[in-house]
Amino acid sequence: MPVQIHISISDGVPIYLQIVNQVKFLVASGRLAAGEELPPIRGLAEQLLINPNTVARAYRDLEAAGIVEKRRTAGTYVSDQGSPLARRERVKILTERIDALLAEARHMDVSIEDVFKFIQQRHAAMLASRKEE
Amino acid sequence: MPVQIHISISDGVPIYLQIVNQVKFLVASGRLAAGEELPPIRGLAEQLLINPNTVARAYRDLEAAGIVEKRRTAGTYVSDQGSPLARRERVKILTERIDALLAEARHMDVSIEDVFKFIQQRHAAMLASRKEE
DNA sequence: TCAATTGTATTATTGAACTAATACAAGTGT
DNA sequence: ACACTTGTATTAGTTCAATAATACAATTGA
Repeated sequence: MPVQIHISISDGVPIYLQIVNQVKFLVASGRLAAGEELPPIRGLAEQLLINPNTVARAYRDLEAAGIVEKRRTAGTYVSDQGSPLARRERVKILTERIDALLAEARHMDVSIEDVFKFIQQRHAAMLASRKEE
Repeated sequence: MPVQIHISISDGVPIYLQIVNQVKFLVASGRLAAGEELPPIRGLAEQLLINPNTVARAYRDLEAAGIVEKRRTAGTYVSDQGSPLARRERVKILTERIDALLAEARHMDVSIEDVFKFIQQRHAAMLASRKEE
C-alpha cells in the first residue's frame, strides 16, 4: 500500500509544511520504516494536484532534518533514524523549543518547578486524548 | 529615566515584535512597574526612527496579551500583572509552547523523562550565562 | 475655550515566503 | 545502448505580513 498523504488548501499551513509534518509523523509512528521508499516527487505532486517543486521543497527539508535520504536518480528513502545527522537535528529542534519555553516562563515569573508541573499536566492530557481514538 | 528600548534592523525579527518582547521583559524583570506609563506612540516612534503605526501595532499586541492598558487619549500604562486577563494570556502562551515541545518530543521518540533532563540542562545553562553579565 | 497630545483608522508600498512553469542532469534497468 | 525515471536548477508570478504615509477622533489641561 502506498503512503497516504493528504493536504488541505489551505488552512494557512503551507503545503510543503503539511507534507513535511505528515512524513515526520508517519516515520515517528512507524508506518514508514527505515529504508522504505517515499513516493517519487512527480508521483506525489500529481496525486496532490500540486507542482513538483513543492514536493521537492518538502523532501529537501526532510533531508536537512535527517528524516530521509535522497539518491540522485533512484528515489527518496526513509533514513536510519539512529544516524548522527538525524540525532543532531532532533536535539537542535528540541533545544530550541525548550529555550523558548524557559524564556517565556521567566517572562511571566513562573518557577522551573511550576514549569515541570505544567508539563506533567499537558503530558497526561495528551495521553488521555490519544486513547480516545 | 525614560524606558530604554532598542531595535536592530533587521535581525529578521519584526520591529513590532522586538518592541513587544522588550516591553514584556522590562515588565517581567520589574524595571517597568504596574501603573507606569509607557512612552507615547509618537514619542517612541520618533526615538526609534520608525513609523508610529509600528509602535501602535506593538502596543495593541501588548494590550491583547494583558501586559498594558491603553487610555484613549491619556497614554498607555503597564497593567496589573495579577489581573485575570494577564494571567489567562500567560497560561495560554505557556501551554502552547509546552504542547509544541511535547509533540516534537513524541515525534522523535524522546521519553518524557528525557525531556525533563533536557530542560534541567538548558535551565542550568541559562542560569550560568546570566551570571556572566 | 481650544491648542496640544493621545490613540485610531484607512490606504499604499515593500519585501519575503510560497508555489508554479519549464528546462536540465544523471543514474537505472531492460 | 538508450528510453525512462529520478532528483535539480532557474526563473517568474502571487500572496501576505510588515511597515509607512496620512488623515481622523477624542480627551486633556493651561
